[in-house]
Amino acid sequence: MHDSIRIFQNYITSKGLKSTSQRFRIVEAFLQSTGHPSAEELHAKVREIDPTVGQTTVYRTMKLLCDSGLAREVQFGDGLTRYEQRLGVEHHDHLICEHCGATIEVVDEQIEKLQEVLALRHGFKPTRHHLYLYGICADCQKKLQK
Amino acid sequence: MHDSIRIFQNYITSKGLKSTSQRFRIVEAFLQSTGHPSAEELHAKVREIDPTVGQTTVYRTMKLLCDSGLAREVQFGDGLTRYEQRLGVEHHDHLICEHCGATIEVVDEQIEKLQEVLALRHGFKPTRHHLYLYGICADCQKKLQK
DNA sequence: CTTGTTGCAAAGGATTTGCACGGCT
DNA sequence: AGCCGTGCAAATCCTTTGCAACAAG
Repeated sequence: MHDSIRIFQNYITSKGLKSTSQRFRIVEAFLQSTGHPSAEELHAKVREIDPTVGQTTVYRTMKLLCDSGLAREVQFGDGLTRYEQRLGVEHHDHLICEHCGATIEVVDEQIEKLQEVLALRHGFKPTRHHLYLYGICADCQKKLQK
Repeated sequence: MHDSIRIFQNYITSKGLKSTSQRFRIVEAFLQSTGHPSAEELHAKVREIDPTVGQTTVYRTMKLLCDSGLAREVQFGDGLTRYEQRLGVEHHDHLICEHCGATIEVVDEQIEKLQEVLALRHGFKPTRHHLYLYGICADCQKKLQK
């Protein structure tokens, strides 16, 4: 986590940008988040500490975080852009419960490899991918049986 | 294609809805599309035949088409909701060129199986999934070398 | 001091909704 | 006739942009 802040600091400096309290509050809120916060969720979290921070700044800062390589945008299909940490977090895919919305992060090395092969077979130089697996989670299956 | 129209007709009737020229024009435009048209692209296509059809009706009809099982929403991350045919088209995933935006539809049975196993291993009852593979297509790789 | 940053409000783009009119059944 | 469907405009929702005041280097 300290690493992340240092990287952000470096990024800011190297681009000739400025270190502001807002930026660090937002980055901190993001780093403390576990799941996939939306811009609005981050805004709410930051406002608890500094109620003057505007939504706009959250958007702008998250863009910087993505550029710096610390964050990544993900879309689960609920119409919101969500963010997830990228550093120190191995790549993973998402299992999403269609009933309660819970998401689990998963990886399967074999699938990863096959995806790369598949892209190459079509002449593509693979850069990244998103795999969203939708289903009904164990809990919801039980609830639905009742 | 006739099948599709019949299914749509059945759906409409079974729900006590009405058969209108607009709906059929939109469904036809959608069925004739090859790729992944957005609501706006479909609207433009329909307007060539009947310029009075409104954008709103396109949205509403596409929702019906999704409910009827003939269409499905997909999102490539360009901010637009796109639609693809669901009937008579085996399931497939998407290879998307990050440079020119071209999309190729692909399937790999082995990956499909593994995905199912992965979901089950986490207690999920799998329903569907989306796999988006991003990369640089063969053409763009050549162009970028120059 | 110079330049980047902020919050607000306004603008934007995509999609939805309210409503009176018109068209199926 | 009754009710659904339509187009339009207005309303939403999320995100971006313009701008004047402000703060970091």
